[in-house]
Amino acid sequence: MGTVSRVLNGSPQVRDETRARVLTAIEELDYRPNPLARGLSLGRSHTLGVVVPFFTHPSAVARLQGVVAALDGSRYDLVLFNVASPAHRDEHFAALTRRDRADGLLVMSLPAPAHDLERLVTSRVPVVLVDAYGPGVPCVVTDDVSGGRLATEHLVALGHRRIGFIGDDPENPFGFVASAARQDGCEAVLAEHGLELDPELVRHGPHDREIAEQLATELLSLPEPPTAIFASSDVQALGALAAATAQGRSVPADLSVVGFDDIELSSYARLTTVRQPLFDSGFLGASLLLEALEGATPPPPVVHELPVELVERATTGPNVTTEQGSGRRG
Amino acid sequence: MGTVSRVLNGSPQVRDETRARVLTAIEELDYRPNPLARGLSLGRSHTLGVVVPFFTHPSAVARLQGVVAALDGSRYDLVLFNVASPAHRDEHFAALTRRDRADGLLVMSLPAPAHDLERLVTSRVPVVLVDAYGPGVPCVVTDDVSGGRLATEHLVALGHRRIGFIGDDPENPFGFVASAARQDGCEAVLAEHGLELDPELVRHGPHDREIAEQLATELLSLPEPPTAIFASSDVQALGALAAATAQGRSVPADLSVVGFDDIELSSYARLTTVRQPLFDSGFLGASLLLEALEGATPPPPVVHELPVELVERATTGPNVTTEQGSGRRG
DNA sequence: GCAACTTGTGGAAGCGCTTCCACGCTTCCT
DNA sequence: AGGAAGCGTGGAAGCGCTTCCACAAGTTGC
Repeated sequence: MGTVSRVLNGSPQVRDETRARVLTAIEELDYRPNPLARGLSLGRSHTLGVVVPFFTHPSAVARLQGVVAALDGSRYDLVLFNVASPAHRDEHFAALTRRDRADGLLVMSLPAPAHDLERLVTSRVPVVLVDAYGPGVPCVVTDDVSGGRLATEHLVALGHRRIGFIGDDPENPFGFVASAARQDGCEAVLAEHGLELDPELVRHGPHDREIAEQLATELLSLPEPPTAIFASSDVQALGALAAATAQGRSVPADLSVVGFDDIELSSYARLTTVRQPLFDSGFLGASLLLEALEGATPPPPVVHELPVELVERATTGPNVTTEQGSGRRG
Repeated sequence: MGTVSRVLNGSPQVRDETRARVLTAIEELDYRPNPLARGLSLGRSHTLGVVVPFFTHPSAVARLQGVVAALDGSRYDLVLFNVASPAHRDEHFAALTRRDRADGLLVMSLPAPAHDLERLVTSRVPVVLVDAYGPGVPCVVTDDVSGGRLATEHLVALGHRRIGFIGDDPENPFGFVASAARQDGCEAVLAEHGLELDPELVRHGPHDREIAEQLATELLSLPEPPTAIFASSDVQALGALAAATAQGRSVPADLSVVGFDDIELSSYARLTTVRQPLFDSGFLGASLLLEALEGATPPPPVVHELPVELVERATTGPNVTTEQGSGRRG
């Protein structure tokens, strides 16, 4: 058994003839090592855990595809942990914050509680965050503030002054902050143009298309409706688009809409949006994790920022309304 | 250790007081059993393998979400095996056709080689096929022939006589047969109306949007182009739609398009399509597998057929062209 | 009040690997 | 030719669980 193991693991301490004998025996018996036994003995499971809100965020799917691609040639299996609620999340973290469950952990689109992060670091479980920040661990993120700026600058350049914002609830149960950052970027640009985000034009709600549609309907029903809406995600932008259609407004003539993410749907909807490299974020995150696992050294807690880019499609256009808005011309 | 194990596994052979003592000790030490050791001892890994062409088919993502949902409350982890090529597939099967790698296997949207299926059955690894047929194993499928009929009947009822078909290559490397079955349904309905599928109007190619767009362009460039196109998947239908747009044809006035699947994209594209319950198929497949695992009896090789349904949206309309086509009026 | 049970507990074996250790064989130096 | 050194191999321990077995204690029946 010892020799067989040496052959399988490519130890040089084996005579060529013996190696050949073992290999033919393996072939004949169609022998395959039991990965569980191997893992138990080695103290590692050759498994990578991915914690991801697989349902709630369509962008998570695109990131996950990047992860899968990165893991492809590696000898690690991907174990998928879906998170549908914070309780769910905590359950998974409780199970995963030990080295014996997964060799490494990738947390996607989900702010991990600091407490769990600490446990992971002390348990020496390498962890990488994708689309989330966490102290002491490497993160792959996009600059949401810049993205918010990009979208807003585009709208302002088109002459829009009265801009609405639809985003996630700042008090959302998972503690997502991307939406708030995008709003910050939006407000910063407006301020630079001597404008401000009218609080009445800001609506928050759970990350959901129908809810966004409802929020957009509210905005459009205002006495002084916005001429443009910046939604903090494509999902929400699509909801806004649906609201406009339902109200008989044509886009972009009556209303401009910008989203964020550039999910696959968006190119069909011809949605102008801020693209973030979703696939690449998953790919990079998984690669960092693999690197840390190979090197047996904890991954350096670097924040990798991926570029954002405005993708101009058909849902934004010049402001042709005659309103003077609430702000002065920049 | 023996007693601790009994407590953890809920054996009744433990005095209440002892149980309490063990439980407080567990709490104090923050003890968690090592799943690898447990698996090795028990001979099972508490893991479900899902083999799926995660990239190539967007419908696979929807099915996968059903699987994840079904597994949610269970004590099984989901290990994702992405398949990008037949070699990939064989590699995974070679590894997975043993009980020690995964307790059960779900194969999605992928005809499994009969040889591998046999090995799985003899290795007593429960396996369920979703969106694929295989001898001797349970399958969750949709009736593709009926679906093809549905789509075609719709077009015929709208007065279309010259109908084009875009589908997968019958010789595709994975051996997908759904597309061919849909084509069969199409041809059957046409025959019933005294029509036939003009071989010139049938185009096959790899399952890809760009390629479908090109095939559709070919069809539309014909001297006698079709007035309607039935694409064997939404992905391909969307390609056809793009081709029509590129050629300046308006849909459905100049061309009707029907797809198949009803992926999320399709509602945005306002695509008329044949809906198959993607999420449900994954859910059912995973449920069957779990049942078989609990019962420790191999899953009965039943074919579960899920219903298809025509979803009429905005890409199909009455045939208003004046052509007399190649067939007679039904 | 002692045999024959029942109930609960600790200890040991075993799951299938890896790895360390010890031993036998070869080789080379003296 | 005899001993030191080195290479290759088989055997055993150990990874952390489960489960079987044996045994101590508590319970019933005569």
